Amino acid sequence: MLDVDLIRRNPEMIRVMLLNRNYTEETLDEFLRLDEEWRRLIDESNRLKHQRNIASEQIPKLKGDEKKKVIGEMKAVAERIKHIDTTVADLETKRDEVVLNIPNIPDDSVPIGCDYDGNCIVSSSGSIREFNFTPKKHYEIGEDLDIIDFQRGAKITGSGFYILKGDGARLERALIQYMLDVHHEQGYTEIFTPAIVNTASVMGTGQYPKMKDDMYWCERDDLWLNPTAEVPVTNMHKDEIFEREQLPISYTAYLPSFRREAGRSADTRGIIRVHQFNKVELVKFVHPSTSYQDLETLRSDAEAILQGLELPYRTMLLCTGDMGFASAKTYDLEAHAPGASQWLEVSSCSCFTDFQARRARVKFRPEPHLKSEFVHTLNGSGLALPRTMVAVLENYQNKDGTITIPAVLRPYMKGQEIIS
RNA sequence: GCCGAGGUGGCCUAGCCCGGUAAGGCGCAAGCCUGGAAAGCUUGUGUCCGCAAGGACUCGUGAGUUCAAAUCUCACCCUCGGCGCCA
Repeated sequence: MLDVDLIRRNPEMIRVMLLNRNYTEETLDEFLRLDEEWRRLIDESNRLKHQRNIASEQIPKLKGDEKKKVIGEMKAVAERIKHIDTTVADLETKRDEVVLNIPNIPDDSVPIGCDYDGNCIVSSSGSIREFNFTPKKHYEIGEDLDIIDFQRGAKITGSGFYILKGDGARLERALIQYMLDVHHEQGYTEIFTPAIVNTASVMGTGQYPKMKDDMYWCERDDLWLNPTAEVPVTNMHKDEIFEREQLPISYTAYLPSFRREAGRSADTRGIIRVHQFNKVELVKFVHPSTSYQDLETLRSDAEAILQGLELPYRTMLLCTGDMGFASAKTYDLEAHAPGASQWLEVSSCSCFTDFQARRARVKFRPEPHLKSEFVHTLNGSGLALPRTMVAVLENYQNKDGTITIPAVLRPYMKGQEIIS
């Protein structure tokens, strides 16, 4: 959520930002209108309450008719206050709803563009693997080796769910453990959180209300299946105030993520876009003065996994039109999958500035006596499992249909070198 | 799920029965004092409206009663203890 004061003072800057991000200006105008009316009424309400407070001090001292007279007057004032406050609350709800739908302001270093094509390649690493045979696609490999079962996944739950079996399941577990161990070495504290969260949490990180149709919701308990570990991990510190020396805080968490992918056509066969997937996440709470440096560190910490796995990848700086709602700057890491000859987004690393912190009220005290300020939050995948699995399977496939297990994963698979 | 106790400012605690608009302590900071420090004293310490003066709000959340609610009523949430159920 943006600072409402910032919107009031710089409406034209916000207008330009909305257009750069492919959002309409309507929300801004709606905000300005509601806010002005809200401020007018809150002021009137405050004046009446002041009047009432003065009378309340007097009443116990008064007697007889005079007392009755003042009480009578206050009765009318009380009714007026009640009436105005109802309108104020109503305006406030509407206004907050509008503000919650205004995206974060991109950093100056973010290129302006309207979609994927506007993104910039920042760097690339490794070279695309070439084969002396026709490489298979990951779902062909998965079925041929009997390590991924789509049919039975659909049977027990529905389409978009899959089962990992045998060495497939073991490879997944090895990847998770490898990632967590690397991040542990990089100084992240490992966290394991609930996978189901309340509305305040999805509001805190910005998925609610904008993305609510993309999340699974448990109606009876009004709880949500987390769409990313970013939600529980960031909201851990909701309504908290850190001391300056506690920052930065770095967490890594392994957790399944759930996405309804509402309205998307199932154009991707296999496990590239599924409803439930594992992900190792990186989350940081940092001082505002260092957040963009911290984004570079976060990104390289995520890249270390791809380097360790020796997968070719490239790093993209997203443009204004392609960035997520809450982000001020985002890098995507794309691993190359030679089977389908495509770049797969395996990680998205973002700096959210104070956007999430303001929603979730995560603050720090710059100096012991000074007023608390919002921290900056960052997060990135380190990495998303299914797509990493796709990249591993397609890059490490052999002519005979077997898979060579990446060297860094072998210790997690009892030294096994081949999946056959 | 049931019974009991509780939720008060950055932290700890009083007030609640009996309604009059949050007392005290700790921490932290500034000022006074001092050669310097400690102690002591004074002030400050959250959110919102306002250029400011000033004002409003804040006692887990929401509603209700009342001129007036931390205090009374109702519903809900969370924490702790006991019982029940359970991998």
